[in-house]
Parts: sequence; structure tokens; C-alpha cells
Amino acid sequence: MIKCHLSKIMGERKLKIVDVARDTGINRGTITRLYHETASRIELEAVEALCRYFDCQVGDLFELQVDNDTD
Amino acid sequence: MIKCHLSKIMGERKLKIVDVARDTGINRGTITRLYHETASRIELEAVEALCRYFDCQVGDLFELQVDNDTD
DNA sequence: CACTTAATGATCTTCTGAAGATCATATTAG
DNA sequence: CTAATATGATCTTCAGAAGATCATTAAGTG
Repeated sequence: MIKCHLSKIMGERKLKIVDVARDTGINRGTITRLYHETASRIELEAVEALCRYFDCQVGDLFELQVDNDTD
Repeated sequence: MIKCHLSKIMGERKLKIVDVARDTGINRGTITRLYHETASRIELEAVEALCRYFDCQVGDLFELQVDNDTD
């Protein structure tokens, strides 16, 4: 599965969901879904805003979790 | 902007859109959009399928293009 | 403690765009 | 040329992000 490291990054920087939502302009619901890893779809615009905000690359935010299964 | 390197990867491996669509199970229209970089939203499931298919990481497929602007 | 304010989770409607199918037009093979 | 395959374009369907709102919880202040 695709793992989203948003909660880890936010934790490291001690940021709240509202902070990220406010500063990036991304909807709070979307941040919440990414934070709790319940999102199944993502706007590239949101990915870009988060990468810029955290000054990181796409690969730092999303990672392919290599499980045994193809799931 | 977020750059999708699908066309580059496909070119390197000499794969056609139908090949990728068939082998990954992803809709051809979606592959076409990613190939031509006209997609604005992406299913994490599709990202995972592509990463597994190309045996690469999310960061190899998508990259934050660091332009001067925040756009 | 009570009161206020901010943050979060949950829920609902709206709206965008991927999924899926189909058709027309290349492109390639015979 | 004919047949098969690949691609682009278009349409409908449907999932889920966007946006707003409400209830609950946490944090701060008197």
C-alpha cells in the first residue's frame, strides 16, 4: 500500500491539522484524511502544496510500503 | 508543479499505454492522462500499481518541480 | 471552578475528475 | 489493401475531495 507520512512529519514539526490546512490552503478534511491515512485519492495540487510547505519531495510524503502481497 | 515521469519511464522500457493499462489493471484513460501529464488527481491505488509494475518508488514517478513560483 | 476559544471528528451537499465504455482515427503487420 | 492493434476523443457513471456546518474535546484565562 501507499503510506502517507504526513502524521509523522507533522508530529516532528509539532504542527496541528489546522495549521497545515491554513498554511497550505488545503481543505481541513483533506488534511485530516491524509493524517489518518484514510484518503484513497489525492489532488496533485494538494501534494504540491504539502511538499512546498514541508520543503520535501513527493517521495518523503508518500512511500510504497513493500508488503508481501500485491495489495 | 508535480511532474509525472510516466512517459519517461515508459519510453525507457519501450512500453505502450495499452501495455501499462493491461498489466497494471489501471484504466487506459488514466494512464493516458498521466502519460500526457493532464491528470490533476490520482488514486493512491493507481500510484501503487504503477510503482509495483515499474518496481520503483513514489518519488521516482512523481517529482516536485521546483519552479520559482508557488504555482 | 466556570467561561471562552481553538482544534478535532463527524456529517452533509456540491462538484470535480477518474473509471469505464465506446467510436473514430492513426499505426503496424500480414 | 485488409485486419488487428494502439491511441485520442468523448460521453456517462460514480467515488471522493472540497466546502460548510455542528458536536465534542482540549487548552487557556478569569
